[in-house]
Amino acid sequence: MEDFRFGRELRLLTPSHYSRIFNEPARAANQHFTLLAKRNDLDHPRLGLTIAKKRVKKAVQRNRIKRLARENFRLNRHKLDNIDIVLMVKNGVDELSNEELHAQLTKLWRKINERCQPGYKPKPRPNNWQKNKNTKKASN
RNA sequence: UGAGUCAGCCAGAUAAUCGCUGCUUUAUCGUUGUACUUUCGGGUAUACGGGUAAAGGGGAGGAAAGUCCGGGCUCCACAGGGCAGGGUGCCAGCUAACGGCUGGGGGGCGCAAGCCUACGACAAGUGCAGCAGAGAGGAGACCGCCAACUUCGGUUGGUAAGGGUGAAAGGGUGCGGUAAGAGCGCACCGGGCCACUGGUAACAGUUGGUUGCAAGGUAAACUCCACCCGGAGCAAGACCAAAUAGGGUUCCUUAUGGUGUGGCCCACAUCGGAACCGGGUAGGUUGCUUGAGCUUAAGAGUGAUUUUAAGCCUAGACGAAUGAUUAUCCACGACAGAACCCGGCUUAUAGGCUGUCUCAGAAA
RNA sequence: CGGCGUUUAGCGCAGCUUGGUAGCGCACUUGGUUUGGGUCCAAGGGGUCGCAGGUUCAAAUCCUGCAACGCCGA
Repeated sequence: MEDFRFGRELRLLTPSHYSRIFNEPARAANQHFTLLAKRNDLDHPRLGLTIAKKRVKKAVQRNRIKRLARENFRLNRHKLDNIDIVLMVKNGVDELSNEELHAQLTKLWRKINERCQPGYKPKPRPNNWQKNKNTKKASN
């Protein structure tokens, strides 16, 4: 039987924990989330949440996202190595259903874990990336 | 039955699995204090705090929201009084207090039940009223009406009934009266003042007397009057307390020393250890939930509220718990998440339920 | 969580104290100057005064409620 508990040792507790990760982290992102991560010296992963009031206006929605993120992390943490993760959100997250949030987060855990492997090198950007950005700006 | 009105209640339910949090009980681990014992290694007992595990029971709201008022609590300031500044504003009461609530009065809306109402004073003083209009406040003659004069164009005087302007034009209707008019006179209506009566009062009156009616609006304009208000806020405040941060005192040691400034001497600055002492950053603990508390019954009061008795303990987190998934059911689930605590107000809200009263219709 | 401020034309700001006409600069349009452009000169257009109520004859301005944006306090 796997251990699915989620005690305080699995969380980032103080501002100094967070500031360590903000300094040159590995990244993984999609339309609604940004994950930052770094390896730690412990034998388990840890999770920290930053749900900005600017991004999600209502307290009920902020609580919902935090609970779902913790729940999903709890169920998937045995698949992760010893890394510290900070989850940040972007605009529009509060419009997603619980089901969509679970699906997106499960993908992102795997992605960020991969990128924290010691030998990992980021893929080169596709050539048309710069182009797309320019056309987007021009259309605005 | 329909339409409305007021008051109150509920805020998906059940089950399974996996979690979070603090409480109680039990077990266990190591540590600290105390006592006993000792072969000085330790051992035993007990207490409180701590870690781990198991079991049990608890775990967001009617608005937890906005932060618009009021109070508790904490720190700071403070002899007393006044000014300034801010707030409130019909009367009486309730309350810890209030800008809240209850009851009553005046005014407005509604057929009604009922709802709304910053509602003191402009006769203490000052100010404001653009444009229009003759005139905007103890007024006024533009047109009109009347009289006199007239060169027949008008001029002078009287006049507030009519027209016109404006948001607002100095009681209303009728009769008398007059050159034409006018509270000029009279009747009725309305208003002012003084009594009387009722009411604690605001205020009211088929009451009596008196007054031709006189200086109208605006105080969410300055102001006056009455009453109230010290400032900050739990990120308040209190306690413990790392650093290889740093301050003071004493003692020891060094020193004819090292380093820096300088060409050099001189000179100046700085450099060690121990003990004690406060101040205090990171961090931790506390404040932190038993309270103007809730429920029931009886009593007082029209009511807000209050008295007495009995019973109950009902979130207390701190990167911040109160959840996720699945299944079944139905009315298919709105607004929305405690952060020191209470009393209000305001704003958001799917629907559902209960009762009061009113109006309309039908039947008896 | 607590404390405080701002909202007026496309942009940046006056006007609010003491209520009646919303103004300034840049930008925009048109014309002139120039061979042409810029500069310069002249004229012009453009504003639900954040939203909703109230007071008033009349509200950007006074009062009340709401919203958005921003600042401060570990």
